[in-house]
Amino acid sequence: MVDDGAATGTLGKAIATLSLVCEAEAPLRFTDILERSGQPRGTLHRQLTHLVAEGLLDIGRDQLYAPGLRLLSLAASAWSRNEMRRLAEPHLQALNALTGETVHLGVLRGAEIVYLDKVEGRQAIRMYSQIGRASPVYCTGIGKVALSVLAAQARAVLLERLDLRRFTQNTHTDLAALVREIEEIAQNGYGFDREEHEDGIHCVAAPIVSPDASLAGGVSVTAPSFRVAMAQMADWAPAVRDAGRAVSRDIAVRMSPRPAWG
Amino acid sequence: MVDDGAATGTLGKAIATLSLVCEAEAPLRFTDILERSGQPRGTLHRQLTHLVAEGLLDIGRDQLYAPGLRLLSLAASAWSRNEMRRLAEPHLQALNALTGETVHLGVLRGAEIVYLDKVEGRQAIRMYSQIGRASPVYCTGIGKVALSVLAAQARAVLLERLDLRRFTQNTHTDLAALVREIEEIAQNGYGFDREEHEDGIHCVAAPIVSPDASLAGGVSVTAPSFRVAMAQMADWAPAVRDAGRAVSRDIAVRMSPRPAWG
DNA sequence: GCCATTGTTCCAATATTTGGAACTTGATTT
DNA sequence: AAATCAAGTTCCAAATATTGGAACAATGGC
Repeated sequence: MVDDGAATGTLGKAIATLSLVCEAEAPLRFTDILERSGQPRGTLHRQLTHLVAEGLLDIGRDQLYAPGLRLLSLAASAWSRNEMRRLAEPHLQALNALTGETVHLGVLRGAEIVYLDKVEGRQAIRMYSQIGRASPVYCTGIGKVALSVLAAQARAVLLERLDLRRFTQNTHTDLAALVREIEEIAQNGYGFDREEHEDGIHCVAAPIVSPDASLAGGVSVTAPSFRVAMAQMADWAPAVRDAGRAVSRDIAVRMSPRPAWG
Repeated sequence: MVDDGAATGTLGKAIATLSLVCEAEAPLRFTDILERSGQPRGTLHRQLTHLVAEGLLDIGRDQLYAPGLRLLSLAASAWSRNEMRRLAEPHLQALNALTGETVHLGVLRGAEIVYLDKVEGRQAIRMYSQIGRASPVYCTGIGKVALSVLAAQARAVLLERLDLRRFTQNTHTDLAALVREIEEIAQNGYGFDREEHEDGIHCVAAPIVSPDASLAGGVSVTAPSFRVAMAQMADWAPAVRDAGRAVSRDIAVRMSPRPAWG
């Protein structure tokens, strides 16, 4: 989410600008973008023109820049063809059928978990809301289980750089305690988020991992704590763990026999 | 969907490459991309490196290029903040509650309709599937109603360039007939897709339009024809039309008072 | 071990981007 | 109606990135 200082190259700067517009609260005027991006006027103007020409940005009659529809189209292709998502889908459905609660699929990217898919509980109040969103690793169920399957060294590197910001009363802010919990998760094959990211929301999660650990992520069952007790969550844990293992196995099968994923 | 011949500038070429990877059936090897893009080896290699550095593409241990998660994140931001979608959402929910069938929101981009939102019917078999997808204007319900609210000249220009490819028995392949239907839609304020895009699927749609017609789109209620009769569709038409008008009104209100959308 | 295929690096010629300043445009005030 | 101000657009020599061909690894069949 945070753009690491220097955007490299022409493309990098263009994407930084695109990102800026996408993450803005509302459509931005030229001057707004000018201030926030810190680029020279002429440069920025040409850049925006190019982004609009490519359909990545839209500009209205009122000269406000907003994200373009092309972005949605590209993401839709990417999403629908994503191999991990496709393999996981039936398992997510099964978990939803078993629990009646919301099921998530997420993957590790840097120090964040990006949600790749979601199957809603009963009433489809809002579908899609979460897909594509990124959350911190250290205070989400999927985040912690993903950490538990990383190679020791990769995990250590990642953990060291974490900024353990507090979200709720239960957020881990002590690295040692977090490490201890991750080790416990590695033992059990599943883990919990005890209202660590959002008050009133808890979940049970299990890891998904490719044979070489180049892909790490997880599945989770999420519910409001007033409706589903922790004991109930614990009961579901084995099923969640098995789902994660099943997806991991499918990935292994898909990757091993031939060089191609398709 | 079709990349119009020459991609302009550096950014254009990079996006063309990105697009190519996103729309591929499966992750591509360097050589596959080389062939399909027609760019020189060195150039392409650097370009891919940049795209990977930006997170728009991922490359696995096996040297296969796949769409990156950054794309999903960007699209998710864009989607969740989209003003038209937010304004339309309650009306989509209402239509879904009334009909129990799937409701779509779509906007016109060039000669295509891009689906912006979707509320599923009963069983949430697959959420999100359609969002971001693009379909031809001339054989979808939303496409035809969107055409019906364009200024005469803009419509004419668009219609002239259409390639009326046949999808089903009922697809309009005669421009004159299509024009006649669009005029009829303009009169009624709603229109139908009578299995013109996909066999066994029909819908009733109504236009959404901004005051200056810079934004055109529509809402629709879609159902399999074996389950919902055309007569039923016709009964729903007024409700759909009213939903479209309500959204159009909200957009007008949002755009008029102040220069900013936010 | 050799050949074929695929992926990576290098570098001078070329095209693009850069960034400051000058120039429109359009709304608001005097 | 003229003056003022802010926002957006255009211009161009200097700096920078891209280009594209060819040489160089790495991989893996035979």
